[in-house]
Amino acid sequence: MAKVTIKEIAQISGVSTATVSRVLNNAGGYSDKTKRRVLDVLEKYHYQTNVMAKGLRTRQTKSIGVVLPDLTNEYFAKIAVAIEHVLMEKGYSINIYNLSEDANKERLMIRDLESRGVDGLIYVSGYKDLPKKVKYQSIPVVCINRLEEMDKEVPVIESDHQYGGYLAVRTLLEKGSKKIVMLRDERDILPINFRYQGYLEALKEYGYQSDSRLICRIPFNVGHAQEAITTLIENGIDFDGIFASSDLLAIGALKALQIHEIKVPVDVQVVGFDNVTFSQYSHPTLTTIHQATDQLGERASELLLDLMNNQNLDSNKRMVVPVDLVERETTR
Amino acid sequence: MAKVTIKEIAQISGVSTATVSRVLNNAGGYSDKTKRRVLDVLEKYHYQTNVMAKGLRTRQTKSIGVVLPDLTNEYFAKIAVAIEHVLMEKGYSINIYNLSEDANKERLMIRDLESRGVDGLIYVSGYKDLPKKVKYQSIPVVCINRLEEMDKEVPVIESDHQYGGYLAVRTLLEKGSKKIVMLRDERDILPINFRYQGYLEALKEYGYQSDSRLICRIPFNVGHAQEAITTLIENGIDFDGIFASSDLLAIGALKALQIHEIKVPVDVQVVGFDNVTFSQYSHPTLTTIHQATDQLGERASELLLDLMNNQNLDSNKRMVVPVDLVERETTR
DNA sequence: AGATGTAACGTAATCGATTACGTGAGTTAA
DNA sequence: TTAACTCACGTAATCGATTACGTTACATCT
Repeated sequence: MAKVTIKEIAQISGVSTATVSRVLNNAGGYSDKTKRRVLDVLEKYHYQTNVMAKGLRTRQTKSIGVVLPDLTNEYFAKIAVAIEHVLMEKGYSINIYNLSEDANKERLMIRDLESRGVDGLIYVSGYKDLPKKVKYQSIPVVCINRLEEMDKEVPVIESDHQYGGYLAVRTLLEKGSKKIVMLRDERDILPINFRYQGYLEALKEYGYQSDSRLICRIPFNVGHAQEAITTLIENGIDFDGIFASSDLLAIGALKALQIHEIKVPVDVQVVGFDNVTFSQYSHPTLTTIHQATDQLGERASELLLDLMNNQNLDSNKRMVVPVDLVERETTR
Repeated sequence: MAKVTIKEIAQISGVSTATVSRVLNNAGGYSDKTKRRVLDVLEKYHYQTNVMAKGLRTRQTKSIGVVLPDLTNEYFAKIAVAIEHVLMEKGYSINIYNLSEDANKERLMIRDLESRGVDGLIYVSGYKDLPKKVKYQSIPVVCINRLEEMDKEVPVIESDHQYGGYLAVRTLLEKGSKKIVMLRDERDILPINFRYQGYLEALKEYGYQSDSRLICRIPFNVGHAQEAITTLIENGIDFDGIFASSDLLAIGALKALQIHEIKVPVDVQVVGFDNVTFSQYSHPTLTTIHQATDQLGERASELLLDLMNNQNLDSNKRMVVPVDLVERETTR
C-alpha cells in the first residue's frame, strides 16, 4: 500500500504531471474530459498530496503555530480549540507550542517554529512572562491578549478587560456592596491591569474612594487567595464585596469566607473573571465575567488568514471582543 | 534576511553541499579542519535546515500526531502536555488533533494526518466514540487507554482502572460504608467497565452483594449525576457511600447531597476518579483516585520512540500505570 | 616501483510536487 | 488562404535537502 505519487497518476491517466497538478489545484488549462479522467484515477488510487513536496516547492506548509502559556489551563485550551476549529477547515494543521514554565523549552520551540516554516503564528499571551527577543521574522503573527513588548508591531485580539472589571464592580455596587476588595495577580500583566482600571472606574462613577488596603496583589494560585482574604478578616479590615481578577482566586476567597463562617452573598458578595467550567460547580456557584474564548480564537484565526492571503492589510489592527456578566449565587 | 540554504553554506565554506550535509548530520567523512570551518559558517549565517526538503528526501517529518477526544478536558490536556514534553526534547513537534464531537472533522483529520506523513501517532481514546475504520497504514501507533477495536493490534498504555475502582470501594468499605452507589458513564467504555469490575471485586472481598438499584448509568455530565442521586434519595433508596467513575460525576453527586442536607462524609462518603484540579477545591474537597497523566504520556511517548527506531519490537506490548488514592474530606 | 587501500571529498540523481515556457492543433478574421 | 489567437496540453527547471557512487591524493605494503 505504498503511496501513489503524482507521476504515477499521470502515467495511468495518460497525461503529464503538469496536467494532474493543474487538475488538483483547479488551475484550468485542461478539457472537461481529461479533468474527469484524472479525477477518476486520483479517486481510484486514493491519491494524497505529499505535503512536504508541495511545501518545498510552494514555500507553504499549510500549518500554523499556536504558542500559549499553559495548555492544561482551560482558558487557553478553549482558545486553542477554537483556533483549530477555524483553521482546520481551511486545510491548516495546528502545531501547538506549550510554554509551560520552561525557559529552555522556549528556545527549542522557537528553533522548531522557524525551521518548520509555519505559515503563520498565533501568540496567546497570558499569565507567564513572555520572551522579548523572539524575532518573528517574516511570517504573519497575531496576538491574543495584549503583550507589552509587541504592542505596536502585531495585531491584537483581546477581551474587553477594562469593561469586564467595570461591569463586575458595578454589579457589586448596584447590589449593595460598599467596600470592595480587589484580589489580583501580583504581576503587572496588561489584561489584569485593565481589569483593575475597570475597578477604579466603577468606584469613581459611584462616588467611592479606592482604599489601598483593599487591593490584594498576590501570586496566582488558590492558596494565596485564601490566605489573603484570611489576613484581611483577621486584621479586622472591613469589606462586603470581592472582585477577583480570576475565577481561581475567587475560589480561594470563597474558601476563606466559608471557614470564617461569613455568609455569601449575604455578608460578602463575590465576582470572578473568566467563567471557567468550575465556577458553575463551586459552592456557592460563582458570579463571574465571561470571556468569549471561542470568539477570541475565531477572530484571531480569521485575521491571520487575511494576513496570510493579502499582506497589504494594516498590521496595526486591533479587535476587542465583548465580555459579559454571568450571575450566579455569589451575588444577591 | 532570507533563509540561507545548504548550497550557499557550501559555497561560502568552499566545500560541496554533500560535505555540509555530512557535517550537519555528524556522518563522518571529513577532516576536523573542514568540520570546524563549516560549523563556523553554519553558525555565522544562522543556518536552519529546511524541514520540508529534508523530510521529502528522508521520508521523515520529525513530527508526530496526537489524537484526543477533547483538549478542554483537563485530563487529556495533561496527557498532551506530558507527551509534548518528552517528544519535543527529541526534536519532534506535535500535531494535536482534537476530535471534539465532529464526525466530519474526523475525516479531515485522518486525511491531514496521512498526507503530512507524521512519523508516529499517539491515539488517546476516551469518552467519545471512536472511529472504526481508520487505517493507520504503516506508521507506528500507540494507544493510551484501551479501545475495543484496536485491542489486539496496537500497543496500549493505560491506568490500572480496575485496581483504581477496587481501591476506591475498598476505602469506602474500610471507613464504614455498607451500601455503595456506583455512579458511572452509561456507555460501555473499557476503562469505565474496568472500574466497575474493581467495584464488584471489592464488594465481593468484603462479603457484600452488589445491588443493581445502586448502579446508576448516566450520560457523562454533572447535571445527570446530580439528578441520579436526587432520584435515589427521593425514592428512599438507602445508601451511605458513592463511588463516581469520574470526578465530574462526583461533583454532581455532592450537589445533590448538599441540597438534601445529607452530610458528607458523616452520612455519605464519596470517592471520585481522575483527581482533576477542581477536586481539591470542591466543598467538601473530594477524595479521589489519582491517574498519573504525566506517566501515561511519558510512557506512551517513549514506547512510540522505540517503535519508530527499531520496529522489531513486539507491537503487542501493554503497559499498566499505577493509580493511587488521594484522601480528602469526602471520606472519614 | 607498482599495487592496493583509505580518507576526504565532489558529482549528480533523487524525493514529489509546481510552474514558466514552448508547441501543435484548431478557430477566427481579414 | 494565411496571419493571428486561443486552448490544451507537455517539457523541463526548480524547491533544499540526502546519499550512492566516483575520484583524487596520499600512505602502506610487497
